[in-house]
Amino acid sequence: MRNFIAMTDVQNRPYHHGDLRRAIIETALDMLRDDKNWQFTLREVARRAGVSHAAPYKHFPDKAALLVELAMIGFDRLREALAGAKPEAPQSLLEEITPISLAYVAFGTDNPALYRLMFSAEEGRAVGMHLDQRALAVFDVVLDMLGRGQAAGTIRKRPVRGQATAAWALIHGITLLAIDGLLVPEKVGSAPLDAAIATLVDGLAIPQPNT
Amino acid sequence: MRNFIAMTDVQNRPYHHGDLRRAIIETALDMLRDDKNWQFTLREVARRAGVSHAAPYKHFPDKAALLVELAMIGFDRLREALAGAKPEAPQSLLEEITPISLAYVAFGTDNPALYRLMFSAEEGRAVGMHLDQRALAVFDVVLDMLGRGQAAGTIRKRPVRGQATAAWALIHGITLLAIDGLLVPEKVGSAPLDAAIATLVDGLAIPQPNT
DNA sequence: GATACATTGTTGACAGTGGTAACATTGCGA
DNA sequence: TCGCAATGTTACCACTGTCAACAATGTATC
Repeated sequence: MRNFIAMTDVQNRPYHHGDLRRAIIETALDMLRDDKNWQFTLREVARRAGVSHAAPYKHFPDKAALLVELAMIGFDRLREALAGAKPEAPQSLLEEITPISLAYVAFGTDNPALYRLMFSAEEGRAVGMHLDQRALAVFDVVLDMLGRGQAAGTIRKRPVRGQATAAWALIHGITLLAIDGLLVPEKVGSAPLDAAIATLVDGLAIPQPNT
Repeated sequence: MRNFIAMTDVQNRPYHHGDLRRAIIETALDMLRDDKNWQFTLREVARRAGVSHAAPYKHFPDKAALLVELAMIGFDRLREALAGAKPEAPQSLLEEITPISLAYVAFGTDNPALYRLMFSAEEGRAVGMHLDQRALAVFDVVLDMLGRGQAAGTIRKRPVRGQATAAWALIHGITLLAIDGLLVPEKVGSAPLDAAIATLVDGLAIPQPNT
């Protein structure tokens, strides 16, 4: 790779970029970060990368392929975000659910376009994505947490995949509602996120008689 | 309105359609029903309505305006679907939650493109939509159900809007997951929908000591 | 080192899209 | 009846994704 050469410099630039594939992905991620309002054109990516509009086709068969690539990176980052939110020494296992849930929602609201991308994926391509190991790893975080909770006797004895689905659905749903700006107080009250997580915890935890 | 004239008949057709606005909406709804894979072009609507590609602009300022109109119809239909699913004489109030939840998810999976439309709404336009009376009416169904449950002592005493948000988020989330085909058994188990609703009910209901 | 080939760029085209402007036709009220 | 507002049509614009043809470069082989 030719160091010390700004690839976006239109002047004296080598004919071959050298690392265009990575440059395209990073440029696209930048655009996803900026453009909240979800207009994402391949030509704009090429423009920002300082390259002709057809150049990306040498690295991705079509636009959807690039989007899938970006989405997979999103799953990696989401998994990292959840892992980083897991408390060191959780007092009660249930206390683990709240910070992880908040981290999930925060990831969505911090990266709205990327998060939406991870669940868009036209024509059933989403299925393949979500069965990929990198996406399953996110789900495994939830499965693991609930499984340990069942073993510890704090979480209801139910099929753990069903419980994980409930948690996933609720957090996914409220993340999207938050991204779309739909959690307005006059409709959902003053603390919708906390309330939703509280109800989720109540649905998962074995009720304590004294509380 | 000129009766007995098929407006899609290319031959002897009057210059003026007579009821193009309604025709456009119905054609668009048809397209939403057919096209699962979410390509919805204004020109295709015009084509199917047998009219030039610029004609719709005499009735809608732009494409987004038509989409909003369609989404509002979606909210009406969703409210009707939920109302129709409410049992006549519910034994326990909690038993009301399950059929209504199932009806909600069924509406989404039966009308995937329309349901997605109701939550797409580019650039914050969704907020206005969801604060419209026709959309709030859907939420009111949930609020009313939970409020009665609290009064009857079967549902936890918590801010009802927060509980409704939890229910909305979970059902909305699992509806989208179902629409996207993401509820594959190897990931979420064999009965993800029932499991999710069960966890929701547990989170809303006051736990019974004997169960 | 010269040469052939695969890689990776560029340009230019195509069809299709949302949207606007200019124009044509019609309905309807003064 | 006349004139205007409403509602159609056509022609155009900029833009998109995608492809084919061509140009420049890196690289393996003799």
